[in-house]
Amino acid sequence: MATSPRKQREVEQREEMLLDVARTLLLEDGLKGLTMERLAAATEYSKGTIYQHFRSKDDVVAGLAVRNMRGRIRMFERAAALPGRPRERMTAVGLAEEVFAALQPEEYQAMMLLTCQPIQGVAAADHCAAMDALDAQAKGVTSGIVRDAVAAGDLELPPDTSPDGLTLALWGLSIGTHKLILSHLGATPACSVFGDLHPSLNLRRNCQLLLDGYGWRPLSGDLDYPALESRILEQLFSEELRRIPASSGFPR
Amino acid sequence: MATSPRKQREVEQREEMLLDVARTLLLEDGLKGLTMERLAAATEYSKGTIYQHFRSKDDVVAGLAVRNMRGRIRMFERAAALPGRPRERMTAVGLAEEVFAALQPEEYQAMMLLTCQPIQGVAAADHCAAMDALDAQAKGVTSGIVRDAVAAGDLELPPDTSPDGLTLALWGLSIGTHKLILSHLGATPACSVFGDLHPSLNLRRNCQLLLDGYGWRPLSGDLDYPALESRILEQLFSEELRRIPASSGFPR
DNA sequence: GAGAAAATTTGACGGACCGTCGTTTTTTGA
DNA sequence: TCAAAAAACGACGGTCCGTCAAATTTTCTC
Repeated sequence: MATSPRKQREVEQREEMLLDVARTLLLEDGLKGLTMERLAAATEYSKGTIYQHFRSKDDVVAGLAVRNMRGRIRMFERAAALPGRPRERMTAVGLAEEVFAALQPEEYQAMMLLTCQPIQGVAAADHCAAMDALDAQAKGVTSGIVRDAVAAGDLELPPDTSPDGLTLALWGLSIGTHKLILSHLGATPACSVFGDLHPSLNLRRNCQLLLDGYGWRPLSGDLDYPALESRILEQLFSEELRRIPASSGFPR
Repeated sequence: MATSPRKQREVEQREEMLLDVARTLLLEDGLKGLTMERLAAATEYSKGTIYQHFRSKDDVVAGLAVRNMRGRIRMFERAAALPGRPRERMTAVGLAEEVFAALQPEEYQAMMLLTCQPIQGVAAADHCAAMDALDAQAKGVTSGIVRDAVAAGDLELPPDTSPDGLTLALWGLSIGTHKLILSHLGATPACSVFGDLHPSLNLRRNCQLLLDGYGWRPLSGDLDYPALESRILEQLFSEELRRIPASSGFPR
């Protein structure tokens, strides 16, 4: 008795719905608020049924992370497709990450949590594999832009450097800064790491200066990057911008 | 009936011991392996007694994080005290973070987990306050070096930039890169983010290029920073270097 | 040094949750 | 229409967290 295509579709749809509900539970009460019992009650399915979709609670969260990463990839690809010189496209990718993080801070944070090993091995193997693949895909997009820059003559990489080294730099800077931003979002006013400086704007500048350090043309001195950033935000992500919660402290 | 100073000391000693054991439990089996029951059994105290030191399991982990951060601060201060030009001292601080992360990867990762809000509010207020204070202290060290650089004429900050902006840049880059390194430590050989490039060495170069972007003298072109880094590691952190586990993939 | 009062330690207990598995219900194909 | 397969259910065993009244130890007083 083979599973019919219709049945197949139904299962997929339900999995999607389960993740939707899991997401709201996660956002409402944090990781501890997401309970298999609650998920069952909220979806009006039984626990047993849910365990046919996910092999553990961690696996549910892994599923959320995968879906989240898919969304990020789409924004990355949209940014990378921007017409213009490679450094402009890379700027767009950086903004994509920024918008993405601001759009759903809790989920972004959850993703951060999940990419710490502990989950690996507890979650279903295919979810882990999916996360790895998506990571690789995202890396591919940025490293591709770096290669384009080299090909276009805008950038000469230091002798013992690969395009991935630059990708690592930009990712590291972005992820780290967002981690700092997020971990101090709800903190006390005497928030320790940033005084009155605006972390998002600082991140943008720091990325540009890092690229300057690599000598990636056009340098910040030769192009008004803040203006370019505003333009990209408006043209590429205007719809997303409208959905960013005010509490996130996103500029403008 | 006031608590005698001796009693006071005993309590502190025990807390230290409890944390030691909690640490090994955490390293052995991860967050889920750290159980109040197990901690009680391993320390030969009862659960009730342990709950007089920590108000929850999360608070135990927060205690570990605080202790960890204290260790980091000490290394930072040692690095900042290096005689030399500000940028050399900043390089030393960067290496301090790197050595520190390599020295105890699991704990570093746990600290990362903890600085995501969820813990706040569950852990004792004084532990949270302590973490904030230590964060601020670390920031003070690095921002102080930036200010020294400006005072020495080695660095002109862009008009609308504070020393904290540069601190944010370096921290973000370090933390983010280490997060990437750690989350792919035990990953499959087809590890997605880095191919064969060495993340630690890349981080060092990226930090230097970022500082070049800021125009912090002496620029990488004018000073052999890789050589300086080796020298610092040997002179300042030789003892720690010996204790770094081989599995961490630390260079040399 | 005896004994009362305070402080500390203990582990049994209530409650929440995870993941399983035998039972019941629904679906499928003849 | 009916039997076999698949899916859904939810009661159950087990683990762990955090509490609390009782037991034990320490401290203070006479």
